[in-house]
Amino acid sequence: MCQVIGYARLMRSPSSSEARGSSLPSEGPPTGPWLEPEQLVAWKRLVAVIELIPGVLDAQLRRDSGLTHFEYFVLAMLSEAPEWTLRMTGLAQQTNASLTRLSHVVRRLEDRGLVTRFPCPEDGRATNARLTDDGHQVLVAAAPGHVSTVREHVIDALTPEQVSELSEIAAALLRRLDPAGRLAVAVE
Amino acid sequence: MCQVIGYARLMRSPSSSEARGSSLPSEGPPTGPWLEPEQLVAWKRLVAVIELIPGVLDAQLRRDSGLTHFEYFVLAMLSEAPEWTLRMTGLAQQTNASLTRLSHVVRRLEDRGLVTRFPCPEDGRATNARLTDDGHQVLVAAAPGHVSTVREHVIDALTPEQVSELSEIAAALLRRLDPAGRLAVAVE
DNA sequence: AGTGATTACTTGATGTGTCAAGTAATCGGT
DNA sequence: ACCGATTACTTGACACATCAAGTAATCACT
Repeated sequence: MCQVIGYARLMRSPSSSEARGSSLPSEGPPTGPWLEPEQLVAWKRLVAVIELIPGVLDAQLRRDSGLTHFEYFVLAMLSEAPEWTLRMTGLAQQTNASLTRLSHVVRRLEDRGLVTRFPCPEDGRATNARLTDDGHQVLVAAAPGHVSTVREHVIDALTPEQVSELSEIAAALLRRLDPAGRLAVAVE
Repeated sequence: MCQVIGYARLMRSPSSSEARGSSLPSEGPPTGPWLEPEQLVAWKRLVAVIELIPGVLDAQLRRDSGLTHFEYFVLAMLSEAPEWTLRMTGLAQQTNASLTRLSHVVRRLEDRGLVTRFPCPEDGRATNARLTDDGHQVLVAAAPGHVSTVREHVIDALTPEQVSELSEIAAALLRRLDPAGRLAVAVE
């Protein structure tokens, strides 16, 4: 009933009664089933950041513009495309979303008149999504507040060196998380 | 109808027709309503990472252990506490969650027999959550696979230097995102 | 001891994401 | 020209998160 196993211990317990992974001992960083204390701290902090950032972004955008961050991002990607138009599949890739999720979101945006959908002339299977003028206005109105939030909560919290370190770190993570490299944010 | 304004342009447009924020020109990093190109790339990559990591974690844990990452984290925090017991409020702080969210999750975990709830003896308003033996077994069984996922998708994608840079960056972000410093991950 | 404010939590309604399944058009052979 | 496989997307059911509101105990005063 007393304190036996904790998260930290689970993550770096030396009692590897289960030697899984049969890890090659030759890789660059130390590889094994458990995490080093420093790795564990980094991971826990990253988890906390990942848990908190969406809430901050969504709260501000919802309050000031009635948009989720994902909706904002969808509108923004469309506004960048020629003719304000993209195929659903392309839009899904640029927003790191499943086609299912995008389909639901675009339908809701269409209901609100911010986007229109129409069949793609070149491929009968495909659907195009286009930003409407209303959608563009909403986006332009939302942008300054959103950018301020990003600056205040993220960019301005870091030194310029940290910003470029973060950029490289995120690029490295994306290469693992999305091996197909289908992402909008080219990891050049 | 042609390409007028895009996400990148929205985020760093030089036409600051709206000079908001009346930014002090003296702060360390350049401060203004728009983002520099390098900042923009870093931000977009971070957004992609934040969008993708939860899916990776949830998919593996769900598949192998029938748990969400958040549920795993809740069980892990309890397993670290004395008597495997924490007040709901304390548990919410350690998991960066709202009390509402935690209440729903703990109820579901209780329905599955992984956690029990009982009134706190010292404070009639408070509720204690305690890990059950079943919950502990589920947690211990889930841990190795989860840690492997974290290693493979995150830690091993980075050099040791990047891991420590990430740790510092996340700490800096948490100081902004959680000024009250209520988090489990002490940003010492 | 009584009253208002605060704390700690729960509950129900609503919205969004995910999964599984379905539809429809196109491609790749033969 | 046909037919199976793939691609592109939609839909409906379900799970989870959030918000607003409610309950109940405790605290701070007077």
